[in-house]
Amino acid sequence: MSGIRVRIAPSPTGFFHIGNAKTALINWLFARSKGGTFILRLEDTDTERSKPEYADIVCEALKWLGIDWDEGPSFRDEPERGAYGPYRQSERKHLYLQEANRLLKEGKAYKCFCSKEELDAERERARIEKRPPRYSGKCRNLTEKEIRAKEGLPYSIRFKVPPGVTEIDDLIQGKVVTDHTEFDDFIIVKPNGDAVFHLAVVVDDGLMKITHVIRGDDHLTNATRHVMLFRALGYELPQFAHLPMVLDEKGQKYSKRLHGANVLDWREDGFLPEALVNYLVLLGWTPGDDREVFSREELIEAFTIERLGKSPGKFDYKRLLWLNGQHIRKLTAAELCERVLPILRKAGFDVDAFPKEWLIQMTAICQDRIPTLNDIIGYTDFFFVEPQSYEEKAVNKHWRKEPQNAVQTLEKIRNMIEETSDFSHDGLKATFEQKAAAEGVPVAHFIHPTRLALTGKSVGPGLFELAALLGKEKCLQRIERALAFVRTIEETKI
RNA sequence: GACCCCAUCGUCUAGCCUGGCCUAGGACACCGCCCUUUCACGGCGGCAACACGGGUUCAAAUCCCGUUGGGGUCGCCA
Repeated sequence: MSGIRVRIAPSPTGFFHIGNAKTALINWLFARSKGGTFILRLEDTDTERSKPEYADIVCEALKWLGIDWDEGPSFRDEPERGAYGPYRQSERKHLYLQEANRLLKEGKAYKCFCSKEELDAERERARIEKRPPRYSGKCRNLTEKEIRAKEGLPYSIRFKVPPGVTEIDDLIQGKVVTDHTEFDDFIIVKPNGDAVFHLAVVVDDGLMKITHVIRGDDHLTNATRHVMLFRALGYELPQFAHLPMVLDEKGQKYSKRLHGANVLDWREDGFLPEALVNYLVLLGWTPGDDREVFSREELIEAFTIERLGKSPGKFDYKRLLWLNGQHIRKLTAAELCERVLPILRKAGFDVDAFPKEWLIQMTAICQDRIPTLNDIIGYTDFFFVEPQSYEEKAVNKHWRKEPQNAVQTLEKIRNMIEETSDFSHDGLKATFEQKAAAEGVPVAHFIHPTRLALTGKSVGPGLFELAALLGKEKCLQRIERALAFVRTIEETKI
């Protein structure tokens, strides 16, 4: 362990956003590449929006991505781990209050008795008059007597912003200087006793000895508030690194409503977690050479925080799709098979009726063709169920034009299949090629109708490997079915 | 509105800090060709960018200023 401590602090509000995933990933890579500690902390201070069961989704998404944490809350049957817990903010309320009271006692914060209505009205007035919406500071200098007079009334606690400027040396954004006059005295504890985000993060980061705060640059302005709080609380200041955000394909903030905003959407869609991870890290980071396809291990090896870019990136689905294909091809056929079986089962196919070795071969003949795991269904469904219909366009092309010839061709195909004793890719190929040569026609003349008869489609895996896997008996049955079908065309035509 | 951040092909980016090697490199996408039994995969080639305007300099994508565009923050959300 290097002493480096980083964290990801999502709020459990129902799902895990793609932007959170990128932040988590960068933190994790930084920790793993430096021998540091990666911490998961759940920011569930907003009791109205956070639900305990949502935390599950966050953990689930992280697990799926392969981002494991060294310290963090309990998850299902895993106990909480780490020496700086608890790791749920809802369980740390006493710490926030303790620290807020310390600030109060030290005169670095004060009680504010202004009501929400009062403040809203004030803000509204500022908006109309085009003034910056700032708190007036009404309660900042209340006398002891005035405070005592308000005893019993609900109050919030505000941080007394000190005069001066704050300079942040951001690892990504560079030097950022902000004058404190840009800030009003912000609330750190709500009247109901809940800590506000700013207080909670700083207390947690301080107490958990976080050394590097790596998060989205939507927090860049907040960082100044946090530094002021760090100093007021007397904690050691961490280093900051503000990551550019992930935008949608139109360049807008990635809306939660958009498909794909939820990390788990990608699992549903048949994407490999290692592909998503690879894609996400490339959105703002390059190794400096031309490598683009990375395994998790290779990423840990190559990652450096210095090479992180500072401009935001638009999400590019086609590029992710390409990377997914690259990762699918990198797997062994057996590995790919394991990933694809649940999908086929879910589609209702009785895959377990087939031997493992056979299933692996079936996967292998699709491996170079499928962009996502889900595409396996369209490429292999005919292995499990007989074609329910024949693709209309292909029927027109191969059968309907000259049904009589089509019947003859299918009969020849039936005979070829029947006569093939070596029912393998090579054996079938030899038979087809010999016949085609003898007849003086291209092999395609036989291949296309065969594919249509066996699979019902015009696209799919290579015909000979597919037929070999299907087996002679099923092939013959399906040719017969096709023959019957074409004969009905012939009859209706006459 | 105030403050902050960002700005190279349609997209992700290399190059920028430490000006000349940049007639700006790679990848995705797109287009063409090759391979080929379909669809793919793979191979080869093509299209395509330094946001704009001023400086500084012998020389600027690279440094400085301004403009424009995009994003963020300004909550008793996180």
